[in-house]
Amino acid sequence: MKPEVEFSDCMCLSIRKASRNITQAYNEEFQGIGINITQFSVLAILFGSGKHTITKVAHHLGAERTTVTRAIAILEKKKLINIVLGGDKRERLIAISKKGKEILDLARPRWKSAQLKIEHLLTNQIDNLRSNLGRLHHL
Amino acid sequence: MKPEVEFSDCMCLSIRKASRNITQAYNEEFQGIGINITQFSVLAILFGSGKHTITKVAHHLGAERTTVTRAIAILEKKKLINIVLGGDKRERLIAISKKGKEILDLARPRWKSAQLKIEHLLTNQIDNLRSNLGRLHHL
DNA sequence: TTATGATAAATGTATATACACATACTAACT
DNA sequence: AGTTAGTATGTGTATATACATTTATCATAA
Repeated sequence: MKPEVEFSDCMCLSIRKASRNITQAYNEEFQGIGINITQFSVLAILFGSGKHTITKVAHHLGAERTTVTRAIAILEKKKLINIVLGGDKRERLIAISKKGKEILDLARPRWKSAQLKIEHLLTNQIDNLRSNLGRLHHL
Repeated sequence: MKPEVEFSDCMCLSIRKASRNITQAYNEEFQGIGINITQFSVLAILFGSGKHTITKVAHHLGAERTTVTRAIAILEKKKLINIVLGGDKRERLIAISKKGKEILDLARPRWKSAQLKIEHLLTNQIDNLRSNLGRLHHL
């Protein structure tokens, strides 16, 4: 007898599992580069749009501000960013460093490779949809 | 001028963001219950299929074994599980406790509520697909 | 100018996750 | 029995995440 509620279809479990797997796929591509996908995404934002406060970086990423604070600390330790104080002394303005740009250049093709793999998987999903739709003529 | 590679479509960022948001949605439903969605899923597995080793629980969840080890420690601290040694002295057999079952009973409708909300969102996605397909006759 | 409310950020704490390594035990072979 | 490969688990370390609280600064109204 099964329990009253079926947990095996829990959407939260599904997406968290997928999130872990995809994160690992990207990080495997980054092996030997010296950064992971989290750090890559922060550097990419800083490269693309210049100096940012931590709060703005967090908005760009759709992540918790305090999570980004910890990520920034790691990037600072690795000398991949520069932090300066602006006119508003509450703010810390974050910019990618020269070393950060170098590593970002190394990482870009790795990111693209991982991205293409995932997109390929999604293409297969579209193929699934196509074949499912094709099956409809049996109805 | 934009950078050579476009990161804004990074699948890894997308899914991790979705994972965080969905996890928060479930955990909001669990407020006041005393467990979160992670703990709920472990309890649900134990309830559904009896005693399990940590390794088997990890397989059921599709999670890292060591991650589950830490989750089990939390559940033990909360007295929601019982741990016994089996014939194989390497193994620790985990079972849901009486208190664990009580909390699981409280949590079930909360889980169902969160699940329905997400499924409703997905239904809207299917509506999107339907309208996209419908738009094809303009071609 | 001072009091007050808003904002930017850091920190403390708990949990989630991954990976490397260590430990204990089992099983199977010689 | 003794060696060895495999298995189950724990631990150390680093990072990711969330939330509550604190601190510093700014802006504005009295």
